[in-house]
Amino acid sequence: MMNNCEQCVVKNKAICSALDPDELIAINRLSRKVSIKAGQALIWEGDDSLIVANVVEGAFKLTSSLADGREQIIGLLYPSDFVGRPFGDRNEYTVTALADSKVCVFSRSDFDQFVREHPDLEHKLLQRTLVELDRVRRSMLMLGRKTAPERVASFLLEMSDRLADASCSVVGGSLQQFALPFGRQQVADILGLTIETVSRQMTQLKKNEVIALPDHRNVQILDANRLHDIADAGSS
Amino acid sequence: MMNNCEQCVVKNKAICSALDPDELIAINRLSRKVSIKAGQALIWEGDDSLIVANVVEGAFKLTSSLADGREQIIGLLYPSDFVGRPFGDRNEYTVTALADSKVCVFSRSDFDQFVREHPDLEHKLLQRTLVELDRVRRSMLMLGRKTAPERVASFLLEMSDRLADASCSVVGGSLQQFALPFGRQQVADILGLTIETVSRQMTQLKKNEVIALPDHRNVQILDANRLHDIADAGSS
DNA sequence: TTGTCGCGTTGATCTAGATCAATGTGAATG
DNA sequence: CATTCACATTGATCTAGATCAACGCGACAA
Repeated sequence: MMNNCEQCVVKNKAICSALDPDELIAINRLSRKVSIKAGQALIWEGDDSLIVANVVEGAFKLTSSLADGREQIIGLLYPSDFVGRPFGDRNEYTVTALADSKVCVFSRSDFDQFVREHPDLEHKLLQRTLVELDRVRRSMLMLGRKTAPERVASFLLEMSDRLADASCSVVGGSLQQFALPFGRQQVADILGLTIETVSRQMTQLKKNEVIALPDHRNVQILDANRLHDIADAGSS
Repeated sequence: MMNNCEQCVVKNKAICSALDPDELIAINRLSRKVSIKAGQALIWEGDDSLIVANVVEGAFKLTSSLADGREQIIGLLYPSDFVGRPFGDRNEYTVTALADSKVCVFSRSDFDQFVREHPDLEHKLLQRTLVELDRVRRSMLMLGRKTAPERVASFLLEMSDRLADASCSVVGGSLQQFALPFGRQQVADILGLTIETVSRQMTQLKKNEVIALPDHRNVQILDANRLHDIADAGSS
């Protein structure tokens, strides 16, 4: 199962971009490309940390659950994102594909060693981890202190930042359209709400003409300023 | 203002432990020891990231706030912990001393450069950041999905892990005592609850003889198993 | 065309936790 | 030892969001 970093679609965005051609060949030998079907798990909460990976294609959710099934999504991963827990022996959360996906997998021990031998790669990894930490801390403010309307508005804005479809957005205007890569239950699990509350908030925003919903997966932001106001103070 | 890493009380626990004597002398030149009074801020949310530091003594809270004053504590820092945002130009949160404290401060640009030249140091920093990320993600599950009794129980257990006073804990038994480094409002800001709810949950636990409260700051865990049960399922 | 299956929405009610309002309590001060 | 001030507790309500329960609706199969 030979794959080729040279041709990798994420080679310029993933942490591998820290490597020169020789090093790419070396890391190439440690990796294998794996396809994962939507709904399939790549890593399970509580398992030993045996693999790490780069997301090449698709999308993943990172979740943690309580004994009775309550679930919280604690992260989302897109192409070029890094998955797994290097330099640690336990995975503290489950990683599941949201769509049919491809990842570039390494054994954790191989990867750890390779990283220690390549400081530039380790630096990239550190930078990513720091960015992720900032993002996660922002979610803590949301989960701990924001109201339902504030949560939904913040969520839509963050999604539009990450997913804004260039072909549909009007440059200089506030019109933006994007497709959520998941259904209402997952949105609820990201926001720490129930599916019903998410649904009600969405229809409320639609009624107020802040957003339009061509269908359940697609969102069009009609009034980004308003959405920002709601996200930061809930002044509906 | 000469300080001396050789004599530093946290030199074996802080990231500096990655350095050999020569390197310690070098980093010594970049640092200065600063005292901070309880309640004083070291870093402000939104400010440019100009400094980073190691906590030498005391305790800090890391907070993020909404326009109307709602506040969420998104981290706690103790001696040997690292503070600030290296390799980034903006602080996303405020760092405030909870008690009179001492930190070992570096200019961020000096620190960034020094780290890049010392991969072992960068590795230590990465490890700390990964551990912190795991911890923060655990809080997300708590903030998004746990009930008030579950939150308070988890909090007390986490605190006993971090602060258990060896001189008061009975080896092999479940009796543990520790002093919270902050008041009820701060506990509420950690748990995403109100001060009243925290208070009610604490007295409930006291009534059920799961904990004892010698005074407002001190907690004694009488039945750790029970506390674990409550933390994971709220089966009160 | 008629199920039916998986979602999402909508409505009616319930409740955990917030809010509002006193009432302790203990350490510091004159 | 009274006074005050900053917290913490306790009690009485209120409400945002959960829960319970239909209902809608498009996709897909028979």
